[in-house]
Amino acid sequence: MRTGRSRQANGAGEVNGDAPGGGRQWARADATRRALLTAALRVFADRGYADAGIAEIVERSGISVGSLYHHYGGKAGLYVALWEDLSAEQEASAAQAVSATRKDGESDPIALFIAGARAYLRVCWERREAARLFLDGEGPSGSSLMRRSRAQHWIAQNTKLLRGPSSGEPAGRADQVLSLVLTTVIGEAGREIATAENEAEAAGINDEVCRILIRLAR
Amino acid sequence: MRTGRSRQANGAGEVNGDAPGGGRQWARADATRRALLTAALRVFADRGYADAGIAEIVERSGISVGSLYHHYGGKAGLYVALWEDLSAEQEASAAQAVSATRKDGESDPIALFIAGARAYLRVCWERREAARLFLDGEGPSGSSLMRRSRAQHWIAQNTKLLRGPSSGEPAGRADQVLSLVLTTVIGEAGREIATAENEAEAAGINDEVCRILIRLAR
DNA sequence: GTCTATAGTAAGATAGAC
DNA sequence: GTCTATCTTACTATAGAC
Repeated sequence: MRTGRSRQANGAGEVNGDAPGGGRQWARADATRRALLTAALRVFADRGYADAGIAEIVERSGISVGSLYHHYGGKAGLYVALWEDLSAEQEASAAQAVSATRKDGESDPIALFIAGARAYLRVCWERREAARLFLDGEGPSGSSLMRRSRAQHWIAQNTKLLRGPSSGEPAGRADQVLSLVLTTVIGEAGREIATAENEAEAAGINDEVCRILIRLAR
Repeated sequence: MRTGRSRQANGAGEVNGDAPGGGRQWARADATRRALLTAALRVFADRGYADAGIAEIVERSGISVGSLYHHYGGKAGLYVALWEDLSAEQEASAAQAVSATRKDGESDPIALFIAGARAYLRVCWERREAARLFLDGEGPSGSSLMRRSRAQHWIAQNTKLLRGPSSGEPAGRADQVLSLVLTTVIGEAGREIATAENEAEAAGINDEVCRILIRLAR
């Protein structure tokens, strides 16, 4: 199964591309991609990945099968693209929160970690339709490895963050397991928040989880 | 897709079945089922559920497609049967550990909880091939709901266990979130243990996780 | 209960014009 | 880049003899 898409992004890659029409020449292609992603998200959410059909995505998006394959290489490619969208937003949001908190003068690793966690969880609520799709865990063959390896990345980052700028020595098993647990808890909290009934409940879970994280991390 | 199997178990259900041949009349059918389950486990483990084909299960088991459908109703039924096997063993093992610990005079809810957790994790190691299959999370459509609802069951049980025999009042959100977190952590630990390199590493993770659970629970 | 042989179906994927 | 029309493949599931 071909999973890659033919173009990941089409930013101003053409060095000599300031030809007549400017950057606008990509506008239609972008609209096509957006329509496909939007439709795919809804269909995946409604039916689950396995039971979703290309046909319905085509129907709801108003885009043709050919275009779909051209841009995303198939059903799996759409799923992966949606996942990367959300992931990127979560990662950016968390990173930004951490650095903003740091700029505010905070230097306690745990406080920085919590700031990142809060930001991540906020995105889980804001983009809950997408979040649910991935947290509920049914996707194309191999997608759980994809999620798992992203999780590993997060765990490694969090391990570094929590140990602070000091001690460049390798982390022991206790550190690693702790970091694994923290990251897992955040993930599970994300699931709960994404399926919460309303914003108040989501915020409540967010608070409670952060309390637990603090208790764990210190 | 038919998911159920035609018979779940075929114990001595025939009240007047002491006919010539005794209980032995089921022996061949049992052997068939075992062969199918064994082969299915290996194929699912090797290829992943989605990429596994009925054909290979038939080939490796030496049992025919017809029999497979007769007993398990198809690929999904095999997966579910394997899952229920493992689940039952885990639950039985945990329950037995808790009650044995209780008989030893222990009454601290946290200690009882930890005893159950240890037993669960031990099964994850002993039956790691099967455990990996389910913890890695790719199965038939709907299987994640199945896993999730079993998890809910565990969470509820653990919530009760942790609150002790006293206080029959409903649990608050803090209790529920705590229980959710504990159960999630155990699940994640199970995954790590099932993929551990050797028994010593598995035991080490088990110990470290139990330490964290104690820290969390009290 | 077990087997062989076959049917049905549906979905993903491609070719090639515009 | 986009579209329509078509294909083909592979897999589940059943029918019916033993």
